[in-house]
Amino acid sequence: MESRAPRAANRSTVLAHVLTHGPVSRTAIGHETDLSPATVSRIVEQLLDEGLLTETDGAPTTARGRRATQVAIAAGRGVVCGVDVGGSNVRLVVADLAAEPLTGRTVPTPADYDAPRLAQWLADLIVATVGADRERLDCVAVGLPGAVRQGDRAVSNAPNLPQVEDPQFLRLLEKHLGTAVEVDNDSNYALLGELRFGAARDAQTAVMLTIGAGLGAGVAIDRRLFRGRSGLVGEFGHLPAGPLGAPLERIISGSGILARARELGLSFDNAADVFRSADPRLAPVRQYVEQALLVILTAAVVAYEPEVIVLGGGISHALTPDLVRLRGRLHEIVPAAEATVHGAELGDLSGALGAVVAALHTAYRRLGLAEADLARVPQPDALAGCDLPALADRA
Amino acid sequence: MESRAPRAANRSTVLAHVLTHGPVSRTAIGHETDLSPATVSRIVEQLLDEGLLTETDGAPTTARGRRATQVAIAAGRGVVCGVDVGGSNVRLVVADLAAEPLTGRTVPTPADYDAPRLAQWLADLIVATVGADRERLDCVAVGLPGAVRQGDRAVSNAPNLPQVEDPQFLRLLEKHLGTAVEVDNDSNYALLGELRFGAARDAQTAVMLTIGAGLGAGVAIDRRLFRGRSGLVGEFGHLPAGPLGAPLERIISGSGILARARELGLSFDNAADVFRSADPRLAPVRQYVEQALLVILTAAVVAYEPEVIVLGGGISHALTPDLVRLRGRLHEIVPAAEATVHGAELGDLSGALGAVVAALHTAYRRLGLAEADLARVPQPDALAGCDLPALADRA
DNA sequence: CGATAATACTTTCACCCTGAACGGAAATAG
DNA sequence: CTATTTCCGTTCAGGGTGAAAGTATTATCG
Repeated sequence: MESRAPRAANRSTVLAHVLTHGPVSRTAIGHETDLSPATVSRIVEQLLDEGLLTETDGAPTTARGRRATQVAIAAGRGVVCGVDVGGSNVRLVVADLAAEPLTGRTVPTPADYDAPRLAQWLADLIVATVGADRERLDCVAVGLPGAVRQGDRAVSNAPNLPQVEDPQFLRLLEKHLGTAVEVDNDSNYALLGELRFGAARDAQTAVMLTIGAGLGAGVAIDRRLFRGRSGLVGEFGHLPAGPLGAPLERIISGSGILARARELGLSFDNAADVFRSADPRLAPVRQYVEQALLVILTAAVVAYEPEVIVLGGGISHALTPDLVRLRGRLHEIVPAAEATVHGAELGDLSGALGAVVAALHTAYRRLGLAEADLARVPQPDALAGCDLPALADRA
Repeated sequence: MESRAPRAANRSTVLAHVLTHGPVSRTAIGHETDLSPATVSRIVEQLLDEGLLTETDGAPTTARGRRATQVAIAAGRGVVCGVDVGGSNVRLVVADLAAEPLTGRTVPTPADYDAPRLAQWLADLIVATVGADRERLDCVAVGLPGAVRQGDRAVSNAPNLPQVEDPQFLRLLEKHLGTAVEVDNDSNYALLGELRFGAARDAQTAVMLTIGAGLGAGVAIDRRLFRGRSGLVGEFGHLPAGPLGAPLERIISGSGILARARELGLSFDNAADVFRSADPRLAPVRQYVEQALLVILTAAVVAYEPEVIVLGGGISHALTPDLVRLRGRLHEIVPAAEATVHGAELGDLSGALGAVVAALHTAYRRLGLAEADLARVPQPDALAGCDLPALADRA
């Protein structure tokens, strides 16, 4: 360990504290991080010099005595962009370094474009959305509807948007943007969003299941994403527990549900409608799906003992009325389970907001934040005063 | 971060290096840990003063120049005892601080004893096995055939030896021994053993499944045990994927297999015999078990993306001939899986040796080893020159 | 057998970082 | 205007580290 290590560690501690606790005085930082005032002062001075922090004199005169000068992250110093590329919609959110969303945008995915064209289109869209902040753009994170291997960023298992499996897509996207891009599974990002700002805000360990055209999953252990090497983690849809050893994903995904309804002579455009319909003939379908879902929930519970399981994706809305019963049955199967099953709080924006978090993490890492401190930033209430529906507006 | 932090960290680094790399010279330590020779010298001197290390002059004259003086852990400074309490046998292994086994013992479990009597019996057995080393006894770790919650050490789910669920058992055991005792699930310890010395020696992430009277599981991520709060992690036997939503454990455990054979009018004493028997009428039973096992293996693969899955427990021997086919079918189900399925290399001693590892970790922690360094100790080849069958001898 | 070279370890020293103590600055109370 | 309180910057001793110089030990060579 070099002599410079403690300095870097303390720097990271201070920076993380400012990022999580918003504007805060030097004294308060010292008090809450067990660092001596001298150390805090030195480090804050250095961070101010570097332009990472700014002094804000908004001190709400608590007691008598000298007024504390607060410091906060220099939010405008950079922006990040989180992108959620789905089979039907692309959602973008641009946020500053304080995780405050600046703009958002939702655009239908041009699913018929080939890989190069899609890359060009997406790059243009990102540039247009970031707008004048482009030169301050620190990082872009893109969630894709498929498995992403973190080693070589190979994308697989993306039946809903196969173009993104083409290695060209990422290469061209980065080329057009002129920046490196973070990539991950959209479910992982959705979990990251819910973990920071949504239903898993207070959970150490959480699982996200996105039930849409396919079945996706993300897992966080000790507030950090747990990705395997192949992006396979949590994909319990592969379990050969259906009839004749069929994978569960075939039962529980949108296409599976539609196929099952069609067997009964009922045709729907949208899998969620199968749940909304009151037709009694559909009861066995629903029951069938519910049993498969229970297997998957049980798998998630015994695999990770999560505190929260978040259900997201198109079909999850339709499942809301069944949540109570699901919880009950899950508890019957695994009485020791402490997991609660919730719907996604951020709705369709989980993915884009999670991508923002991932992008912020990269930006923060570049600013010198230690890996261990990343698990606590950005501050969970950054979205508090923020109009989420407005962000999702189609512009 | 206090000023003393780097010292402690470097101390831990040096100690860990000596523990993993056996007798080694100061220069080599410095070279391999990126610490300066001065720092290594200072720390080694301190460790020698404390009696934690000893100088061994066994330098095999490599080149000309001053002969390197090697240092090694003062192995005889303490001993630890690992105990694996099973439904039918209790296995003990006593080892020194260098993880060198000193004695071992296997004794039938007096399953009819009540909790207080069992505690007394076990304490006596441990004391008798440790013998003269008793005053140097650093730590005892006991693996139990049930779920152990790490918070309050509550034991549950131990149908094969229900006495151990009684809180008295642990309390009295510690009282009779006069030492605190580490407790955990026997599958967790078995995994720890295989992870250090056995089939998962080179794996970062591994899963252990013990198939015996019940179905147990242990999970390691990044070479560290992953335990939930309730000891539920990896227990995919709960999956309601059997007929009519029955839990898989009912199919795959010893009692389940016997019951299934009995339905066919065939009676066995031992579930493993069902697999050994050539009776063609048993084919459906085997197939049925294999399908359930496949679901569990798939769950383990997609849950953790392990590099290795180790099968242990009484029935696993009987499955050895099927391993190749199992691997093939698993690969069909999850092509991206990189997991290989292996039998336990340490055989019935996995659990006791894993308990030794757990006890050593506690001992090392007391010596000042940082949590991160624990994942690399003790040295994996500590058992190399060791006669395992002799350790398992009934004495 | 002594000189030399090579290697292992130790000592010295300059430097970095921290916490404790002190002192200046700013705001309120009287 | 002075006293008091609180916040913040500065000084200083202490502990810790790496680079470099110094010492010890061994093999090789003339």
